[in-house]
Amino acid sequence: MQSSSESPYHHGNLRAALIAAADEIIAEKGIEGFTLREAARRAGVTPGAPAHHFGTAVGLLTEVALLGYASLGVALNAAPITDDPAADLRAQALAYVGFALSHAGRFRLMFRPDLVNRDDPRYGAAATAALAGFAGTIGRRSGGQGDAMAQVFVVWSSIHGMANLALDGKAQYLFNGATPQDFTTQILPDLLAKSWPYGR
Amino acid sequence: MQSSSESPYHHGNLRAALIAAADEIIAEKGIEGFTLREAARRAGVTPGAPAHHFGTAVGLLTEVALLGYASLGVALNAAPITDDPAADLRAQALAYVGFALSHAGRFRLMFRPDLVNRDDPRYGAAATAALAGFAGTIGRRSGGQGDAMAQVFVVWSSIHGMANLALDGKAQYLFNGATPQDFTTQILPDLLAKSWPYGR
DNA sequence: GTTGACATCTATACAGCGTTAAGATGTACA
DNA sequence: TGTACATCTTAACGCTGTATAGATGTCAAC
Repeated sequence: MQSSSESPYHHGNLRAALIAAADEIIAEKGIEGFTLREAARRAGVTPGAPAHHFGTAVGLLTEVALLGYASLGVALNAAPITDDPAADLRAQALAYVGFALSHAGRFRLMFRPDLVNRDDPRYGAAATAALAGFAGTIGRRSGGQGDAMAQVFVVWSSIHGMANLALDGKAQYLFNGATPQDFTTQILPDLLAKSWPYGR
Repeated sequence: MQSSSESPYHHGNLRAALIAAADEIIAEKGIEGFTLREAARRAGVTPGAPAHHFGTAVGLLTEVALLGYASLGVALNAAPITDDPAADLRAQALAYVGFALSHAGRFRLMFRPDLVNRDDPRYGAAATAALAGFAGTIGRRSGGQGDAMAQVFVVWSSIHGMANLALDGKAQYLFNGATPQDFTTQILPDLLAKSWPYGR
């Protein structure tokens, strides 16, 4: 009995509200700060309510992870395609690491097999879709020569590793306490251009 | 009042017993299967006992993570140093990924900032020590030219990324459902030799 | 309209968790 | 022998995810 589009619950969009609440919690406190009860609290319902929509907490978190892959895909495809595949790859690598650092909770969740239902067919599809433009750039760079899957795996590994090490503070550790800010705006771009084999 | 070296507890080596129990649980059920109470149960003590030795669960897990870095260092330095740095690097990359897959729980724990006390000075030291031989190989390969730290970061990222993607099943996904066995014994060695820029 | 089927949410409860505080127990040293 | 001390137990707290039964509102068929 509320005003307009914001009238939720007892018949409303609890499902969407819970997903939004979970994403919010994860953004605020990180993935380890998430609890199902807190999500229910923020959505204004009792702890048992989520069960009907998502089964268990993993069900809800899987939805958040799917959103995460979608937003990663958007971030990766933000940079335009140029006629310099190496430069495109640098831009995408920067976008990937930037996404990991600025959406740490989401990113960590996306790669937490215990918190996400990998049997959900949408999961593999979301990951593939997010990395599609990415794989395209790799293909353009290699000119179709060599094992394509191996190329994708190796380049993705390199970028994924940088993201994880930066996220865990190892990058700051290696580069004498550089701030995350310094790392993404200065150190990493420089490094991608000079010391990264895929950036040339 | 038991027989010999196995007589523990009420005065004994509870500290070591708890670390061993925690490591055991993690090896059996993965890091998400660990509980402090279960570790106490296996050590034959009540749930409150660990607090006196480790403070919180993070204190205990930090010790396990330190052991993990030590064993990773052993695995990385198992391969002898030859006069072919690229081959040495391939061997170390294989050892790193092999360690991650065969000690998945330990490896995941080692990179879980919420479960490990990174302020413990031994933590950074353990990581540095584990990767020392590794950094040496990179230096030998580059012949001292280029930014050393950048080289270490980039190569480590590449290997760390492969380990994580393999651990999360993404490698199997990319290579049409290859078993972990197939991946480590065939696909990865082949890939390191042919598609990995640091293996040449 | 009224009624019945249905999806949705609440109320309540349970076992398990990490952690804490107070007290018991054994050890080691004076 | 007595006392300080480290160590472990007992008991309890608030929190968690999840299951079950029942209340509540909605919607379609009659």
